[in-house]
Amino acid sequence: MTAEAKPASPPLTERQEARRRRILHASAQLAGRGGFEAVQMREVAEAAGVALGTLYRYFPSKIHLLVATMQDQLQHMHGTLRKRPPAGDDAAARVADILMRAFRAMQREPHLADAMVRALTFADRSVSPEVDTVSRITTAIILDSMGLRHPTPEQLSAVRVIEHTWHSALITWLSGRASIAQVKTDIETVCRLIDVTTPPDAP
Amino acid sequence: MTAEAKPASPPLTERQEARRRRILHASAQLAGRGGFEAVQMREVAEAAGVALGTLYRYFPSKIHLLVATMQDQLQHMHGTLRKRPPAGDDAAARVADILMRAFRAMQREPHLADAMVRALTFADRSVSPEVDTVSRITTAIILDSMGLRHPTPEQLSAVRVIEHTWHSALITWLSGRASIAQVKTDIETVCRLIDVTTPPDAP
DNA sequence: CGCTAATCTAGAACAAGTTTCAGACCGGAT
DNA sequence: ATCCGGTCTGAAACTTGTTCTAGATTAGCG
Repeated sequence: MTAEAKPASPPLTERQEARRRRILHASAQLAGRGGFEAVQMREVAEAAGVALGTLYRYFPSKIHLLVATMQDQLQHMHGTLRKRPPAGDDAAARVADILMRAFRAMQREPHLADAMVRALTFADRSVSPEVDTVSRITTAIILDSMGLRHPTPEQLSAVRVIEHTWHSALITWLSGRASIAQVKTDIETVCRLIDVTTPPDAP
Repeated sequence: MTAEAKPASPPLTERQEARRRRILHASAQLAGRGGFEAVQMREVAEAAGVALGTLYRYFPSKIHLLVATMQDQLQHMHGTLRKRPPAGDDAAARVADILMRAFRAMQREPHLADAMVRALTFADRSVSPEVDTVSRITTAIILDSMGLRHPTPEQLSAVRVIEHTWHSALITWLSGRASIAQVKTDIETVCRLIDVTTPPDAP
Protein backbone atom coordinates (compact mmCIF):
# COMPACT_ATOMS: atom_id res chain seq x y z
CA MET A 1 0.00 0.00 0.00
CA THR A 2 1.91 3.01 -1.30
CA ALA A 3 -0.14 5.80 0.19
CA GLU A 4 -2.52 6.02 -2.74
CA ALA A 5 -6.17 5.26 -1.97
CA LYS A 6 -8.90 6.92 -4.01
CA PRO A 7 -12.44 7.06 -2.61
CA ALA A 8 -12.93 4.20 -5.05
CA SER A 9 -15.92 5.75 -6.78
CA PRO A 10 -16.45 4.22 -10.21
CA PRO A 11 -13.19 2.66 -11.43
CA LEU A 12 -11.89 4.61 -14.41
CA THR A 13 -11.08 3.08 -17.76
CA GLU A 14 -7.60 3.44 -19.18
CA ARG A 15 -8.56 6.31 -21.47
CA GLN A 16 -10.26 8.05 -18.60
CA GLU A 17 -7.26 7.67 -16.37
CA ALA A 18 -5.17 9.13 -19.17
CA ARG A 19 -7.55 12.08 -19.55
CA ARG A 20 -7.47 12.76 -15.84
CA ARG A 21 -3.69 12.72 -15.95
CA ARG A 22 -3.54 15.06 -18.94
CA ILE A 23 -5.82 17.47 -17.14
CA LEU A 24 -3.73 17.47 -13.99
CA HIS A 25 -0.60 17.92 -16.07
CA ALA A 26 -2.07 20.86 -17.94
CA SER A 27 -3.19 22.37 -14.67
CA ALA A 28 0.26 22.15 -13.11
CA GLN A 29 1.83 23.42 -16.32
CA LEU A 30 -0.36 26.52 -16.49
CA ALA A 31 -0.07 27.12 -12.77
CA GLY A 32 3.71 26.90 -13.16
CA ARG A 33 3.66 30.10 -15.09
CA GLY A 34 1.15 32.68 -13.97
CA GLY A 35 -0.10 31.04 -10.79
CA PHE A 36 -3.74 30.87 -9.76
CA GLU A 37 -5.18 33.21 -12.33
CA ALA A 38 -3.26 31.66 -15.19
CA VAL A 39 -5.13 28.42 -14.64
CA GLN A 40 -8.14 29.18 -16.81
CA MET A 41 -10.59 26.40 -17.27
CA ARG A 42 -10.88 26.88 -21.03
CA GLU A 43 -7.12 26.77 -21.38
CA VAL A 44 -6.77 23.73 -19.19
CA ALA A 45 -9.38 21.96 -21.29
CA GLU A 46 -7.66 22.87 -24.52
CA ALA A 47 -4.18 21.98 -23.29
CA ALA A 48 -5.49 18.65 -22.05
CA GLY A 49 -7.28 17.99 -25.34
CA VAL A 50 -10.63 17.68 -23.67
CA ALA A 51 -13.97 19.48 -23.91
CA LEU A 52 -14.85 22.03 -21.28
CA GLY A 53 -17.81 19.96 -20.14
CA THR A 54 -15.55 16.96 -19.67
CA LEU A 55 -13.12 18.95 -17.57
CA TYR A 56 -16.02 19.86 -15.32
CA ARG A 57 -17.11 16.27 -15.14
CA TYR A 58 -13.71 15.30 -13.79
CA PHE A 59 -13.25 18.30 -11.54
CA PRO A 60 -16.41 20.14 -10.59
CA SER A 61 -14.68 23.50 -10.09
CA LYS A 62 -11.39 25.27 -10.55
CA ILE A 63 -10.77 24.90 -6.84
CA HIS A 64 -11.39 21.15 -7.00
CA LEU A 65 -8.94 20.96 -9.88
CA LEU A 66 -6.21 22.85 -8.09
CA VAL A 67 -6.66 20.96 -4.84
CA ALA A 68 -6.39 17.72 -6.80
CA THR A 69 -3.26 19.12 -8.41
CA MET A 70 -1.90 19.75 -4.95
CA GLN A 71 -2.69 16.20 -3.87
CA ASP A 72 -0.77 15.00 -6.87
CA GLN A 73 2.26 17.20 -6.24
CA LEU A 74 2.29 16.43 -2.54
CA GLN A 75 2.35 12.74 -3.25
CA HIS A 76 5.40 13.28 -5.43
CA MET A 77 7.03 15.33 -2.74
CA HIS A 78 6.29 12.75 -0.09
CA GLY A 79 8.10 10.20 -2.20
CA THR A 80 11.04 12.51 -2.84
CA LEU A 81 11.39 13.54 0.76
CA ARG A 82 11.21 9.99 1.95
CA LYS A 83 14.36 9.09 0.02
CA ARG A 84 16.70 11.11 2.18
CA PRO A 85 15.99 10.94 5.90
CA PRO A 86 15.63 14.30 7.63
CA ALA A 87 18.65 15.74 9.40
CA GLY A 88 18.53 16.74 13.05
CA ASP A 89 19.05 15.37 16.50
CA ASP A 90 15.59 15.67 17.96
CA ALA A 91 12.16 15.39 16.41
CA ALA A 92 11.69 19.15 16.31
CA ALA A 93 14.82 19.66 14.24
CA ARG A 94 13.87 16.89 11.85
CA VAL A 95 10.41 18.30 11.24
CA ALA A 96 11.86 21.75 10.67
CA ASP A 97 14.33 20.22 8.25
CA ILE A 98 11.64 18.47 6.24
CA LEU A 99 9.46 21.55 6.10
CA MET A 100 12.33 23.72 4.97
CA ARG A 101 13.13 21.19 2.30
CA ALA A 102 9.53 21.32 1.16
CA PHE A 103 9.67 25.08 1.27
CA ARG A 104 12.71 25.12 -0.98
CA ALA A 105 10.81 22.97 -3.44
CA MET A 106 8.05 25.60 -3.41
CA GLN A 107 10.59 28.33 -4.03
CA ARG A 108 11.58 26.59 -7.23
CA GLU A 109 7.99 26.84 -8.49
CA PRO A 110 6.50 29.83 -6.73
CA HIS A 111 3.68 30.24 -9.24
CA LEU A 112 2.61 26.65 -8.89
CA ALA A 113 2.76 26.97 -5.13
CA ASP A 114 0.67 30.11 -5.34
CA ALA A 115 -2.08 28.43 -7.32
CA MET A 116 -2.22 25.38 -5.10
CA VAL A 117 -2.06 27.07 -1.72
CA ARG A 118 -4.50 29.82 -2.62
CA ALA A 119 -6.96 27.22 -3.84
CA LEU A 120 -6.47 25.20 -0.70
CA THR A 121 -7.24 28.00 1.71
CA PHE A 122 -10.02 29.41 -0.43
CA ALA A 123 -11.84 26.12 -0.72
CA ASP A 124 -15.31 26.05 0.77
CA ARG A 125 -17.28 23.17 2.27
CA SER A 126 -17.92 21.54 -1.09
CA VAL A 127 -14.22 20.72 -1.33
CA SER A 128 -13.77 19.52 2.24
CA PRO A 129 -13.12 15.86 1.41
CA GLU A 130 -10.37 16.75 -1.03
CA VAL A 131 -8.80 19.30 1.27
CA ASP A 132 -8.89 16.75 4.04
CA THR A 133 -6.95 14.36 1.87
CA VAL A 134 -4.27 16.98 1.38
CA SER A 135 -4.21 17.51 5.10
CA ARG A 136 -3.80 13.80 5.73
CA ILE A 137 -0.86 13.60 3.37
CA THR A 138 0.77 16.58 5.02
CA THR A 139 0.26 15.04 8.44
CA ALA A 140 1.77 11.81 7.20
CA ILE A 141 4.84 13.65 5.93
CA ILE A 142 5.36 15.35 9.25
CA LEU A 143 4.77 12.27 11.38
CA ASP A 144 7.06 10.36 9.05
CA SER A 145 9.83 12.83 9.66
CA MET A 146 9.29 12.58 13.39
CA GLY A 147 9.64 8.85 13.17
CA LEU A 148 6.51 8.33 15.23
CA ARG A 149 4.26 5.36 14.90
CA HIS A 150 1.95 6.06 17.81
CA PRO A 151 1.81 9.79 18.46
CA THR A 152 0.11 10.97 21.62
CA PRO A 153 -2.93 13.26 21.35
CA GLU A 154 -0.74 16.10 22.51
CA GLN A 155 1.73 15.47 19.76
CA LEU A 156 -1.08 15.36 17.24
CA SER A 157 -2.21 18.75 18.45
CA ALA A 158 1.28 20.06 17.93
CA VAL A 159 1.30 18.64 14.42
CA ARG A 160 -2.02 20.33 13.68
CA VAL A 161 -0.61 23.66 14.79
CA ILE A 162 2.48 23.08 12.71
CA GLU A 163 0.31 22.53 9.67
CA HIS A 164 -1.64 25.69 10.39
CA THR A 165 1.59 27.63 10.61
CA TRP A 166 2.96 26.00 7.50
CA HIS A 167 -0.02 26.97 5.36
CA SER A 168 -0.35 30.44 6.73
CA ALA A 169 3.36 31.17 6.54
CA LEU A 170 3.35 30.04 2.92
CA ILE A 171 0.50 32.42 2.21
CA THR A 172 2.29 35.37 3.71
CA TRP A 173 5.40 34.52 1.74
CA LEU A 174 3.52 34.05 -1.53
CA SER A 175 1.77 37.36 -1.13
CA GLY A 176 5.07 39.10 -0.50
CA ARG A 177 4.34 40.03 3.11
CA ALA A 178 7.05 37.83 4.61
CA SER A 179 10.60 37.03 3.58
CA ILE A 180 12.08 33.59 3.22
CA ALA A 181 13.98 34.17 6.43
CA GLN A 182 10.74 35.06 8.16
CA VAL A 183 9.16 31.80 7.08
CA LYS A 184 12.18 29.91 8.31
CA THR A 185 11.91 31.55 11.70
CA ASP A 186 8.21 30.81 11.90
CA ILE A 187 8.77 27.15 11.10
CA GLU A 188 11.55 26.81 13.61
CA THR A 189 9.50 28.59 16.22
CA VAL A 190 6.46 26.40 15.85
CA CYS A 191 8.55 23.25 15.82
CA ARG A 192 9.51 23.98 19.37
CA LEU A 193 6.04 22.81 20.26
CA ILE A 194 7.21 19.31 19.56
CA ASP A 195 9.70 19.47 22.38
CA VAL A 196 7.04 20.86 24.69
CA THR A 197 4.64 18.06 23.88
CA THR A 198 7.23 15.28 23.91
CA PRO A 199 8.01 15.03 27.60
CA PRO A 200 10.80 12.90 29.11
CA ASP A 201 13.02 10.11 27.75
CA ALA A 202 14.09 10.08 24.06
CA PRO A 203 17.72 9.50 23.13
CA MET B 1 -3.82 58.17 19.12
CA THR B 2 -6.51 55.51 19.26
CA ALA B 3 -5.07 52.95 16.88
CA GLU B 4 -6.63 54.51 13.79
CA ALA B 5 -4.17 55.81 11.20
CA LYS B 6 -5.12 55.81 7.52
CA PRO B 7 -2.33 56.06 4.94
CA ALA B 8 -3.51 59.67 4.77
CA SER B 9 -3.93 59.65 1.01
CA PRO B 10 -6.19 62.48 -0.14
CA PRO B 11 -8.35 63.62 2.79
CA LEU B 12 -11.97 62.69 2.12
CA THR B 13 -14.81 65.17 2.21
CA GLU B 14 -17.72 64.58 4.52
CA ARG B 15 -19.94 63.15 1.80
CA GLN B 16 -17.13 60.88 0.70
CA GLU B 17 -16.56 59.65 4.20
CA ALA B 18 -20.27 58.95 4.43
CA ARG B 19 -20.21 57.01 1.15
CA ARG B 20 -17.28 54.96 2.28
CA ARG B 21 -19.10 54.14 5.48
CA ARG B 22 -22.31 53.19 3.65
CA ILE B 23 -20.30 50.87 1.44
CA LEU B 24 -18.61 49.15 4.34
CA HIS B 25 -21.94 48.81 6.10
CA ALA B 26 -23.58 47.27 3.06
CA SER B 27 -20.65 44.92 2.68
CA ALA B 28 -20.87 43.69 6.27
CA GLN B 29 -24.64 43.44 5.99
CA LEU B 30 -24.55 41.27 2.87
CA ALA B 31 -21.67 39.21 4.22
CA GLY B 32 -23.69 38.65 7.38
CA ARG B 33 -26.12 36.56 5.44
CA GLY B 34 -24.63 34.41 2.73
CA GLY B 35 -20.93 34.95 3.39
CA PHE B 36 -18.32 35.54 0.71
CA GLU B 37 -20.42 34.80 -2.32
CA ALA B 38 -23.37 36.85 -1.09
CA VAL B 39 -21.23 39.97 -1.25
CA GLN B 40 -21.86 40.85 -4.88
CA MET B 41 -20.41 44.09 -6.08
CA ARG B 42 -23.60 45.20 -7.86
CA GLU B 43 -25.63 44.53 -4.74
CA VAL B 44 -23.17 46.31 -2.48
CA ALA B 45 -23.29 49.31 -4.79
CA GLU B 46 -27.06 49.35 -4.83
CA ALA B 47 -27.42 48.84 -1.08
CA ALA B 48 -24.94 51.64 -0.47
CA GLY B 49 -26.74 53.92 -2.91
CA VAL B 50 -23.68 54.35 -5.07
CA ALA B 51 -22.78 53.63 -8.68
CA LEU B 52 -20.77 50.53 -9.47
CA GLY B 53 -17.91 52.63 -10.81
CA THR B 54 -17.82 54.59 -7.58
CA LEU B 55 -17.66 51.42 -5.51
CA TYR B 56 -14.62 50.43 -7.54
CA ARG B 57 -13.07 53.81 -7.05
CA TYR B 58 -13.27 53.37 -3.29
CA PHE B 59 -12.31 49.70 -3.24
CA PRO B 60 -10.49 48.44 -6.31
CA SER B 61 -11.71 44.86 -5.93
CA LYS B 62 -14.07 42.67 -3.96
CA ILE B 63 -11.10 41.42 -1.98
CA HIS B 64 -10.03 44.96 -1.13
CA LEU B 65 -13.56 45.68 0.01
CA LEU B 66 -13.77 42.64 2.27
CA VAL B 67 -10.33 43.17 3.75
CA ALA B 68 -11.32 46.75 4.52
CA THR B 69 -14.50 45.38 6.09
CA MET B 70 -12.34 43.16 8.24
CA GLN B 71 -10.18 46.11 9.31
CA ASP B 72 -13.33 47.87 10.35
CA GLN B 73 -14.73 44.93 12.31
CA LEU B 74 -11.40 44.19 13.94
CA GLN B 75 -11.14 47.73 15.15
CA HIS B 76 -14.53 47.36 16.78
CA MET B 77 -13.51 44.11 18.34
CA HIS B 78 -10.28 45.57 19.63
CA GLY B 79 -12.32 48.20 21.40
CA THR B 80 -14.76 45.68 22.80
CA LEU B 81 -12.10 43.29 23.99
CA ARG B 82 -10.14 46.06 25.60
CA LYS B 83 -13.02 46.82 27.94
CA ARG B 84 -12.76 43.66 29.95
CA PRO B 85 -9.22 42.53 30.74
CA PRO B 86 -8.41 38.97 29.77
CA ALA B 87 -8.65 36.28 32.42
CA GLY B 88 -5.74 34.02 33.22
CA ASP B 89 -2.69 33.80 35.41
CA ASP B 90 0.07 33.77 32.85
CA ALA B 91 0.40 35.46 29.47
CA ALA B 92 -0.37 32.25 27.60
CA ALA B 93 -3.71 31.84 29.35
CA ARG B 94 -4.64 35.45 28.75
CA VAL B 95 -3.90 35.26 25.04
CA ALA B 96 -5.89 32.06 24.75
CA ASP B 97 -8.72 33.76 26.60
CA ILE B 98 -8.77 36.73 24.25
CA LEU B 99 -8.62 34.57 21.16
CA MET B 100 -11.44 32.37 22.38
CA ARG B 101 -13.48 35.46 23.09
CA ALA B 102 -12.82 36.66 19.56
CA PHE B 103 -13.69 33.23 18.29
CA ARG B 104 -17.04 33.32 20.05
CA ALA B 105 -17.73 36.64 18.39
CA MET B 106 -17.07 34.97 15.04
CA GLN B 107 -19.43 32.16 15.94
CA ARG B 108 -22.18 34.71 16.34
CA GLU B 109 -21.67 35.84 12.74
CA PRO B 110 -20.22 32.86 10.93
CA HIS B 111 -21.16 34.14 7.48
CA LEU B 112 -19.48 37.46 8.06
CA ALA B 113 -16.42 35.69 9.40
CA ASP B 114 -16.40 33.47 6.34
CA ALA B 115 -16.41 36.40 3.94
CA MET B 116 -13.70 38.28 5.77
CA VAL B 117 -11.32 35.43 6.47
CA ARG B 118 -11.63 33.91 3.01
CA ALA B 119 -10.87 37.28 1.46
CA LEU B 120 -7.94 37.76 3.77
CA THR B 121 -6.20 34.51 2.90
CA PHE B 122 -7.08 34.74 -0.77
CA ALA B 123 -5.68 38.23 -1.15
CA ASP B 124 -2.79 38.55 -3.58
CA ARG B 125 0.10 41.02 -3.64
CA SER B 126 -2.07 43.91 -4.74
CA VAL B 127 -3.78 43.84 -1.35
CA SER B 128 -0.65 43.44 0.76
CA PRO B 129 -0.77 46.86 2.42
CA GLU B 130 -4.35 46.36 3.55
CA VAL B 131 -3.74 42.81 4.73
CA ASP B 132 -0.71 44.05 6.60
CA THR B 133 -2.88 46.55 8.41
CA VAL B 134 -5.18 43.75 9.52
CA SER B 135 -2.16 41.85 10.69
CA ARG B 136 -0.91 44.79 12.69
CA ILE B 137 -4.24 45.20 14.43
CA THR B 138 -4.31 41.51 15.27
CA THR B 139 -0.79 41.69 16.64
CA ALA B 140 -1.77 44.67 18.72
CA ILE B 141 -4.72 42.79 20.19
CA ILE B 142 -2.53 39.87 21.16
CA LEU B 143 0.30 41.94 22.60
CA ASP B 144 -2.29 43.97 24.45
CA SER B 145 -3.64 40.88 26.08
CA MET B 146 -0.16 39.79 27.05
CA GLY B 147 0.38 43.11 28.70
CA LEU B 148 3.72 43.55 26.98
CA ARG B 149 5.20 46.86 26.09
CA HIS B 150 8.58 45.67 24.90
CA PRO B 151 8.29 42.13 23.55
CA THR B 152 11.49 40.28 22.74
CA PRO B 153 12.11 39.09 19.18
CA GLU B 154 11.41 35.58 20.39
CA GLN B 155 8.07 36.61 21.74
CA LEU B 156 7.24 38.35 18.50
CA SER B 157 7.99 35.14 16.66
CA ALA B 158 5.60 33.33 18.96
CA VAL B 159 2.95 35.93 18.27
CA ARG B 160 3.45 35.51 14.54
CA VAL B 161 2.95 31.79 14.85
CA ILE B 162 -0.13 32.35 16.97
CA GLU B 163 -1.58 34.54 14.25
CA HIS B 164 -0.83 31.91 11.63
CA THR B 165 -2.61 29.33 13.72
CA TRP B 166 -5.49 31.65 14.40
CA HIS B 167 -6.18 32.32 10.73
CA SER B 168 -5.70 28.77 9.60
CA ALA B 169 -7.76 27.31 12.42
CA LEU B 170 -10.57 29.71 11.56
CA ILE B 171 -10.42 28.55 7.97
CA THR B 172 -10.70 24.90 8.89
CA TRP B 173 -13.61 25.67 11.18
CA LEU B 174 -15.40 27.79 8.59
CA SER B 175 -15.04 25.10 5.97
CA GLY B 176 -16.43 22.53 8.35
CA ARG B 177 -13.26 20.50 8.66
CA ALA B 178 -12.70 21.22 12.35
CA SER B 179 -15.05 21.47 15.30
CA ILE B 180 -15.21 24.31 17.75
CA ALA B 181 -13.49 22.10 20.29
CA GLN B 182 -10.74 21.42 17.82
CA VAL B 183 -10.14 25.14 17.32
CA LYS B 184 -10.03 25.61 21.07
CA THR B 185 -7.42 22.91 21.41
CA ASP B 186 -5.34 24.38 18.61
CA ILE B 187 -5.40 27.82 20.21
CA GLU B 188 -4.46 26.49 23.59
CA THR B 189 -1.71 24.39 22.11
CA VAL B 190 -0.10 27.22 20.20
CA CYS B 191 -0.34 29.53 23.17
CA ARG B 192 2.08 27.30 25.00
CA LEU B 193 4.74 28.83 22.79
CA ILE B 194 4.45 31.95 24.87
CA ASP B 195 5.64 30.11 27.94
CA VAL B 196 8.51 28.64 25.98
CA THR B 197 9.62 32.02 24.71
CA THR B 198 9.09 33.84 28.00
CA PRO B 199 11.90 32.38 30.08
CA PRO B 200 12.28 32.95 33.84
CA ASP B 201 10.80 35.55 36.23
CA ALA B 202 7.38 37.18 35.71
CA PRO B 203 4.74 36.93 38.41
C1' DC C 1 -22.58 -7.84 -34.76
C1' DG C 2 -26.10 -4.69 -32.91
C1' DC C 3 -28.14 -2.27 -28.94
C1' DT C 4 -28.23 0.85 -25.02
C1' DA C 5 -26.59 3.72 -21.49
C1' DA C 6 -22.99 6.40 -20.27
C1' DT C 7 -19.49 9.52 -21.75
C1' DC C 8 -17.48 13.01 -24.66
C1' DT C 9 -17.48 17.09 -27.89
C1' DA C 10 -18.52 21.64 -29.62
C1' DG C 11 -20.51 25.52 -28.71
C1' DA C 12 -23.97 28.63 -26.88
C1' DA C 13 -25.60 30.75 -22.80
C1' DC C 14 -25.47 32.55 -18.15
C1' DA C 15 -23.38 34.79 -13.79
C1' DA C 16 -20.55 37.83 -11.34
C1' DG C 17 -16.20 40.54 -11.12
C1' DT C 18 -14.12 44.23 -13.56
C1' DT C 19 -13.49 47.97 -17.06
C1' DT C 20 -14.96 51.69 -19.81
C1' DC C 21 -17.37 55.80 -21.36
C1' DA C 22 -20.32 59.83 -21.98
C1' DG C 23 -22.52 63.01 -19.50
C1' DA C 24 -24.24 65.14 -14.93
C1' DC C 25 -22.51 67.07 -10.65
C1' DC C 26 -19.54 69.13 -6.94
C1' DG C 27 -16.08 72.00 -4.76
C1' DG C 28 -12.56 75.20 -4.93
C1' DA C 29 -9.98 79.16 -7.56
C1' DT C 30 -10.61 83.38 -10.08
C1' DA D 1 -21.07 84.23 -10.07
C1' DT D 2 -18.27 81.60 -13.25
C1' DC D 3 -15.21 78.28 -14.69
C1' DC D 4 -12.35 73.97 -14.25
C1' DG D 5 -10.73 69.62 -12.88
C1' DG D 6 -11.87 65.93 -10.43
C1' DT D 7 -15.90 62.89 -8.84
C1' DC D 8 -20.20 60.43 -9.44
C1' DT D 9 -23.86 58.18 -12.24
C1' DG D 10 -25.95 54.95 -15.42
C1' DA D 11 -25.27 51.71 -18.56
C1' DA D 12 -22.93 48.88 -21.70
C1' DA D 13 -19.10 45.82 -22.59
C1' DC D 14 -15.64 42.46 -21.49
C1' DT D 15 -13.60 38.36 -18.91
C1' DT D 16 -13.59 34.04 -16.90
C1' DG D 17 -15.94 30.48 -14.08
C1' DT D 18 -19.91 27.59 -14.62
C1' DT D 19 -24.05 25.42 -16.76
C1' DC D 20 -26.69 23.53 -20.48
C1' DT D 21 -27.86 21.24 -24.89
C1' DA D 22 -27.82 18.48 -29.03
C1' DG D 23 -25.43 15.33 -31.35
C1' DA D 24 -21.22 12.05 -31.93
C1' DT D 25 -18.44 8.24 -29.58
C1' DT D 26 -17.45 4.64 -26.60
C1' DA D 27 -17.93 0.72 -23.43
C1' DG D 28 -20.15 -3.12 -22.04
C1' DC D 29 -23.49 -6.81 -23.20
C1' DG D 30 -26.66 -10.04 -25.35
